[in-house]
Amino acid sequence: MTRTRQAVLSVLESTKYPLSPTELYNRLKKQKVAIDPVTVYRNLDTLKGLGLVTQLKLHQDGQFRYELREGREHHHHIRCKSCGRIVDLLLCPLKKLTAMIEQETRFVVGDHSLEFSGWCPKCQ
Amino acid sequence: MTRTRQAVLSVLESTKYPLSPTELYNRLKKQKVAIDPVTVYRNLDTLKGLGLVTQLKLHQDGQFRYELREGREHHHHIRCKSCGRIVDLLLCPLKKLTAMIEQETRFVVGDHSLEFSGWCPKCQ
DNA sequence: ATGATATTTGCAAGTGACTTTCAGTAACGA
DNA sequence: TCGTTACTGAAAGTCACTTGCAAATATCAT
Repeated sequence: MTRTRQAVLSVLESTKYPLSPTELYNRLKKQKVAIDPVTVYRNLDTLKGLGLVTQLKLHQDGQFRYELREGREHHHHIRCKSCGRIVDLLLCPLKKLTAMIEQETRFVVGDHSLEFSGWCPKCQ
Repeated sequence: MTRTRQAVLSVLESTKYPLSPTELYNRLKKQKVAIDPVTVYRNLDTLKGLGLVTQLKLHQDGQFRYELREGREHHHHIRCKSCGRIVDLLLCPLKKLTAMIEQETRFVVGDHSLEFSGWCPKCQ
Protein backbone atom coordinates (compact mmCIF):
# COMPACT_ATOMS: atom_id res chain seq x y z
CA MET A 1 0.00 0.00 0.00
CA THR A 2 1.83 3.04 -1.26
CA ARG A 3 1.03 6.69 -0.70
CA THR A 4 -0.48 7.07 -4.16
CA ARG A 5 -2.58 3.96 -3.83
CA GLN A 6 -3.89 5.23 -0.52
CA ALA A 7 -4.81 8.51 -2.20
CA VAL A 8 -6.74 6.73 -4.95
CA LEU A 9 -8.65 4.71 -2.40
CA SER A 10 -9.48 7.72 -0.28
CA VAL A 11 -10.99 9.55 -3.25
CA LEU A 12 -13.16 6.55 -3.97
CA GLU A 13 -14.20 6.43 -0.33
CA SER A 14 -15.38 10.02 -0.46
CA THR A 15 -17.52 9.56 -3.57
CA LYS A 16 -21.04 8.26 -3.83
CA TYR A 17 -21.00 7.31 -7.50
CA PRO A 18 -18.58 5.46 -9.75
CA LEU A 19 -15.65 7.55 -11.00
CA SER A 20 -13.76 7.36 -14.24
CA PRO A 21 -9.94 7.32 -14.10
CA THR A 22 -9.85 10.85 -15.51
CA GLU A 23 -12.32 12.17 -12.95
CA LEU A 24 -10.31 10.54 -10.22
CA TYR A 25 -7.10 12.04 -11.55
CA ASN A 26 -8.65 15.52 -11.65
CA ARG A 27 -9.78 15.24 -8.04
CA LEU A 28 -6.31 14.25 -6.94
CA LYS A 29 -4.84 17.16 -8.86
CA LYS A 30 -7.28 19.51 -7.14
CA GLN A 31 -6.08 18.12 -3.82
CA LYS A 32 -2.47 18.80 -4.88
CA VAL A 33 -1.60 15.11 -4.94
CA ALA A 34 1.16 14.65 -7.52
CA ILE A 35 0.31 11.56 -9.51
CA ASP A 36 0.51 10.54 -13.12
CA PRO A 37 -2.70 9.59 -14.95
CA VAL A 38 -1.07 6.29 -15.88
CA THR A 39 -0.59 5.52 -12.21
CA VAL A 40 -4.29 6.09 -11.61
CA TYR A 41 -5.11 3.55 -14.32
CA ARG A 42 -2.66 1.08 -12.90
CA ASN A 43 -3.79 1.48 -9.32
CA LEU A 44 -7.42 1.05 -10.24
CA ASP A 45 -6.51 -2.10 -12.09
CA THR A 46 -4.56 -3.42 -9.10
CA LEU A 47 -7.36 -2.58 -6.68
CA LYS A 48 -9.76 -4.36 -8.96
CA GLY A 49 -7.46 -7.39 -8.92
CA LEU A 50 -7.42 -7.27 -5.13
CA GLY A 51 -11.19 -7.24 -5.11
CA LEU A 52 -11.40 -3.88 -3.36
CA VAL A 53 -12.90 -2.06 -6.29
CA THR A 54 -15.44 -2.87 -9.00
CA GLN A 55 -15.00 -1.84 -12.60
CA LEU A 56 -18.06 -1.03 -14.64
CA LYS A 57 -19.11 0.45 -17.92
CA LEU A 58 -22.35 2.34 -18.24
CA HIS A 59 -24.66 2.57 -21.20
CA GLN A 60 -23.71 5.42 -23.54
CA ASP A 61 -20.66 6.27 -21.46
CA GLY A 62 -17.43 5.63 -23.29
CA GLN A 63 -15.15 4.89 -20.38
CA PHE A 64 -14.66 2.62 -17.43
CA ARG A 65 -15.80 3.65 -13.98
CA TYR A 66 -14.78 2.33 -10.60
CA GLU A 67 -16.46 2.15 -7.23
CA LEU A 68 -15.52 0.67 -3.86
CA ARG A 69 -16.71 -2.87 -3.37
CA GLU A 70 -16.76 -2.70 0.43
CA GLY A 71 -19.85 -4.62 1.49
CA ARG A 72 -21.94 -3.24 -1.37
CA GLU A 73 -23.88 -5.95 -3.09
CA HIS A 74 -24.43 -6.48 -6.80
CA HIS A 75 -26.41 -3.56 -8.21
CA HIS A 76 -26.95 -1.48 -11.35
CA HIS A 77 -27.12 2.18 -12.27
CA ILE A 78 -29.11 4.81 -14.06
CA ARG A 79 -27.39 7.71 -15.76
CA CYS A 80 -28.86 11.08 -16.78
CA LYS A 81 -28.57 11.70 -20.51
CA SER A 82 -28.42 15.41 -19.90
CA CYS A 83 -26.13 16.08 -16.91
CA GLY A 84 -24.45 12.69 -16.52
CA ARG A 85 -25.60 12.17 -12.93
CA ILE A 86 -25.40 8.52 -11.89
CA VAL A 87 -27.66 6.93 -9.30
CA ASP A 88 -27.59 3.42 -7.86
CA LEU A 89 -30.52 1.10 -8.37
CA LEU A 90 -31.45 -1.28 -5.64
CA LEU A 91 -32.69 -4.41 -7.25
CA CYS A 92 -31.46 -6.85 -9.82
CA PRO A 93 -34.22 -8.99 -11.25
CA LEU A 94 -32.07 -11.21 -13.40
CA LYS A 95 -31.50 -14.40 -11.48
CA LYS A 96 -34.48 -16.22 -12.96
CA LEU A 97 -33.85 -14.76 -16.35
CA THR A 98 -30.29 -16.04 -16.35
CA ALA A 99 -31.51 -19.60 -15.93
CA MET A 100 -33.97 -19.14 -18.79
CA ILE A 101 -31.25 -17.80 -21.04
CA GLU A 102 -28.92 -20.68 -20.25
CA GLN A 103 -31.65 -23.04 -21.28
CA GLU A 104 -32.56 -21.11 -24.41
CA THR A 105 -29.04 -20.58 -25.72
CA ARG A 106 -27.00 -23.39 -24.10
CA PHE A 107 -24.49 -20.73 -23.11
CA VAL A 108 -23.09 -20.70 -19.61
CA VAL A 109 -23.83 -17.18 -18.43
CA GLY A 110 -20.91 -15.63 -16.62
CA ASP A 111 -21.91 -12.05 -16.29
CA HIS A 112 -24.50 -9.49 -17.23
CA SER A 113 -24.75 -5.79 -17.63
CA LEU A 114 -27.95 -3.86 -17.11
CA GLU A 115 -27.92 -0.10 -17.28
CA PHE A 116 -30.60 2.48 -17.73
CA SER A 117 -30.36 6.00 -18.99
CA GLY A 118 -32.88 8.80 -18.94
CA TRP A 119 -33.42 12.23 -17.46
CA CYS A 120 -32.90 13.02 -13.82
CA PRO A 121 -35.43 15.12 -11.89
CA LYS A 122 -33.47 18.35 -12.46
CA CYS A 123 -33.08 17.83 -16.18
CA GLN A 124 -36.61 16.85 -17.10
CA MET B 1 -28.35 5.99 -52.06
CA THR B 2 -24.84 5.69 -53.42
CA ARG B 3 -22.94 2.64 -54.52
CA THR B 4 -20.96 2.50 -51.28
CA ARG B 5 -24.02 2.88 -49.11
CA GLN B 6 -25.68 0.05 -51.00
CA ALA B 7 -22.60 -2.10 -50.35
CA VAL B 8 -22.70 -1.41 -46.62
CA LEU B 9 -26.36 -2.31 -46.48
CA SER B 10 -25.89 -5.50 -48.43
CA VAL B 11 -23.21 -6.73 -46.06
CA LEU B 12 -25.52 -6.09 -43.14
CA GLU B 13 -28.28 -7.96 -44.94
CA SER B 14 -26.12 -11.02 -45.32
CA THR B 15 -25.12 -11.21 -41.66
CA LYS B 16 -27.00 -12.75 -38.78
CA TYR B 17 -25.24 -10.90 -35.94
CA PRO B 18 -24.30 -7.26 -35.32
CA LEU B 19 -21.10 -6.14 -37.05
CA SER B 20 -18.52 -3.60 -35.95
CA PRO B 21 -17.42 -0.97 -38.49
CA THR B 22 -14.03 -2.68 -38.77
CA GLU B 23 -15.55 -6.10 -39.41
CA LEU B 24 -17.81 -4.57 -42.01
CA TYR B 25 -14.87 -2.83 -43.68
CA ASN B 26 -12.91 -6.09 -43.80
CA ARG B 27 -15.77 -7.91 -45.47
CA LEU B 28 -16.05 -5.23 -48.10
CA LYS B 29 -12.31 -5.42 -48.69
CA LYS B 30 -12.58 -9.17 -49.14
CA GLN B 31 -15.32 -8.56 -51.72
CA LYS B 32 -12.99 -6.12 -53.53
CA VAL B 33 -15.23 -3.16 -52.79
CA ALA B 34 -12.99 -0.08 -52.63
CA ILE B 35 -14.15 1.95 -49.67
CA ASP B 36 -12.44 3.95 -46.96
CA PRO B 37 -12.99 2.91 -43.32
CA VAL B 38 -14.12 6.46 -42.60
CA THR B 39 -16.89 6.05 -45.15
CA VAL B 40 -18.06 2.92 -43.40
CA TYR B 41 -18.35 4.85 -40.13
CA ARG B 42 -20.20 7.66 -41.83
CA ASN B 43 -22.58 5.43 -43.70
CA LEU B 44 -23.45 3.47 -40.60
CA ASP B 45 -24.14 6.71 -38.83
CA THR B 46 -26.35 7.93 -41.66
CA LEU B 47 -28.24 4.65 -41.84
CA LYS B 48 -28.78 4.85 -38.12
CA GLY B 49 -30.14 8.35 -38.57
CA LEU B 50 -32.50 7.07 -41.25
CA GLY B 51 -33.73 4.40 -38.86
CA LEU B 52 -32.60 1.54 -41.10
CA VAL B 53 -29.91 0.31 -38.76
CA THR B 54 -29.55 -0.05 -34.99
CA GLN B 55 -26.37 0.82 -33.15
CA LEU B 56 -25.48 -1.15 -30.07
CA LYS B 57 -22.66 -1.71 -27.66
CA LEU B 58 -22.19 -5.05 -26.00
CA HIS B 59 -20.88 -5.77 -22.55
CA GLN B 60 -17.09 -6.16 -22.52
CA ASP B 61 -16.87 -5.28 -26.20
CA GLY B 62 -15.07 -2.03 -26.79
CA GLN B 63 -16.74 -0.94 -29.99
CA PHE B 64 -20.07 -0.16 -31.57
CA ARG B 65 -21.92 -2.77 -33.56
CA TYR B 66 -24.70 -2.34 -36.09
CA GLU B 67 -27.54 -4.54 -37.27
CA LEU B 68 -30.43 -4.07 -39.67
CA ARG B 69 -33.59 -2.81 -38.04
CA GLU B 70 -35.93 -4.20 -40.66
CA GLY B 71 -38.93 -5.52 -38.78
CA ARG B 72 -36.84 -6.89 -35.92
CA GLU B 73 -38.24 -5.95 -32.56
CA HIS B 74 -36.36 -4.75 -29.49
CA HIS B 75 -34.06 -7.51 -28.24
CA HIS B 76 -30.78 -8.16 -26.45
CA HIS B 77 -27.69 -10.28 -26.97
CA ILE B 78 -25.36 -12.73 -25.36
CA ARG B 79 -21.69 -12.80 -26.31
CA CYS B 80 -19.18 -15.60 -25.77
CA LYS B 81 -16.24 -14.53 -23.61
CA SER B 82 -14.02 -16.99 -25.39
CA CYS B 83 -14.75 -16.84 -29.13
CA GLY B 84 -16.83 -13.66 -29.35
CA ARG B 85 -19.86 -15.34 -30.89
CA ILE B 86 -22.99 -13.25 -30.50
CA VAL B 87 -26.51 -14.66 -30.29
CA ASP B 88 -29.85 -12.87 -30.11
CA LEU B 89 -32.08 -13.24 -27.09
CA LEU B 90 -35.79 -13.30 -27.55
CA LEU B 91 -37.35 -11.63 -24.60
CA CYS B 92 -36.97 -8.35 -22.81
CA PRO B 93 -38.44 -8.48 -19.31
CA LEU B 94 -37.89 -4.86 -18.43
CA LYS B 95 -41.19 -3.11 -19.03
CA LYS B 96 -42.45 -3.52 -15.50
CA LEU B 97 -39.04 -2.85 -14.07
CA THR B 98 -38.81 0.45 -15.91
CA ALA B 99 -41.92 1.70 -14.20
CA MET B 100 -40.55 0.69 -10.81
CA ILE B 101 -37.31 2.48 -11.47
CA GLU B 102 -39.05 5.66 -12.55
CA GLN B 103 -40.92 5.62 -9.29
CA GLU B 104 -37.85 4.84 -7.21
CA THR B 105 -35.51 7.39 -8.75
CA ARG B 106 -37.84 10.03 -10.23
CA PHE B 107 -35.84 9.73 -13.43
CA VAL B 108 -37.64 9.50 -16.74
CA VAL B 109 -36.19 6.35 -18.26
CA GLY B 110 -35.34 6.78 -21.92
CA ASP B 111 -33.37 3.72 -22.69
CA HIS B 112 -31.81 0.62 -21.29
CA SER B 113 -29.04 -1.76 -22.10
CA LEU B 114 -29.07 -5.38 -21.06
CA GLU B 115 -26.33 -7.68 -22.25
CA PHE B 116 -25.10 -11.03 -21.09
CA SER B 117 -21.76 -12.67 -21.56
CA GLY B 118 -20.66 -16.19 -20.93
CA TRP B 119 -19.39 -19.24 -22.76
CA CYS B 120 -21.05 -20.63 -25.84
CA PRO B 121 -21.63 -24.37 -26.24
CA LYS B 122 -18.41 -24.88 -28.23
CA CYS B 123 -16.22 -23.01 -25.75
CA GLN B 124 -17.42 -24.52 -22.51
C1' DA C 1 19.47 -0.52 10.13
C1' DT C 2 21.14 -2.64 5.54
C1' DG C 3 21.34 -4.56 1.43
C1' DA C 4 18.82 -7.62 -1.99
C1' DT C 5 14.67 -8.30 -4.32
C1' DA C 6 10.33 -7.00 -5.91
C1' DT C 7 6.93 -3.50 -6.81
C1' DT C 8 5.52 0.91 -8.19
C1' DT C 9 6.09 5.18 -10.52
C1' DG C 10 6.60 8.80 -14.26
C1' DC C 11 7.45 9.81 -18.76
C1' DA C 12 7.18 8.88 -23.56
C1' DA C 13 5.43 6.46 -27.08
C1' DG C 14 1.97 3.27 -28.97
C1' DT C 15 -3.06 1.38 -29.92
C1' DG C 16 -7.68 1.16 -31.39
C1' DA C 17 -11.88 3.13 -32.23
C1' DC C 18 -13.67 6.62 -33.65
C1' DT C 19 -14.16 12.01 -35.33
C1' DT C 20 -13.02 16.11 -37.93
C1' DT C 21 -11.23 18.81 -41.75
C1' DC C 22 -10.93 19.76 -46.30
C1' DA C 23 -10.57 19.41 -51.05
C1' DG C 24 -12.22 16.68 -54.81
C1' DT C 25 -16.09 13.68 -56.73
C1' DA C 26 -20.56 11.97 -57.51
C1' DA C 27 -25.74 12.33 -57.22
C1' DC C 28 -30.10 14.84 -57.94
C1' DG C 29 -33.35 18.49 -59.28
C1' DA C 30 -34.76 22.37 -61.80
C1' DT D 1 -26.67 20.46 -68.18
C1' DC D 2 -25.82 23.50 -64.81
C1' DG D 3 -25.74 24.27 -60.01
C1' DT D 4 -26.53 22.95 -55.49
C1' DT D 5 -26.10 19.54 -52.23
C1' DA D 6 -24.46 15.33 -50.38
C1' DC D 7 -20.74 11.89 -50.27
C1' DT D 8 -16.00 10.34 -50.41
C1' DG D 9 -10.97 9.52 -49.35
C1' DA D 10 -6.81 10.86 -47.26
C1' DA D 11 -4.63 12.85 -43.46
C1' DA D 12 -4.64 14.50 -39.06
C1' DG D 13 -6.75 14.84 -34.52
C1' DT D 14 -9.00 13.05 -30.15
C1' DC D 15 -9.90 10.17 -26.30
C1' DA D 16 -9.38 6.39 -23.33
C1' DC D 17 -6.53 3.47 -22.45
C1' DT D 18 -1.85 0.31 -22.66
C1' DT D 19 3.09 -0.71 -22.94
C1' DG D 20 8.22 -0.16 -22.42
C1' DC D 21 11.69 1.26 -19.74
C1' DA D 22 14.62 3.39 -16.46
C1' DA D 23 14.46 5.49 -11.98
C1' DA D 24 12.42 5.72 -7.43
C1' DT D 25 9.98 3.17 -3.51
C1' DA D 26 8.63 -0.66 -0.74
C1' DT D 27 9.31 -4.95 1.48
C1' DC D 28 11.77 -8.43 3.61
C1' DA D 29 15.47 -11.39 5.54
C1' DT D 30 19.34 -10.81 7.87
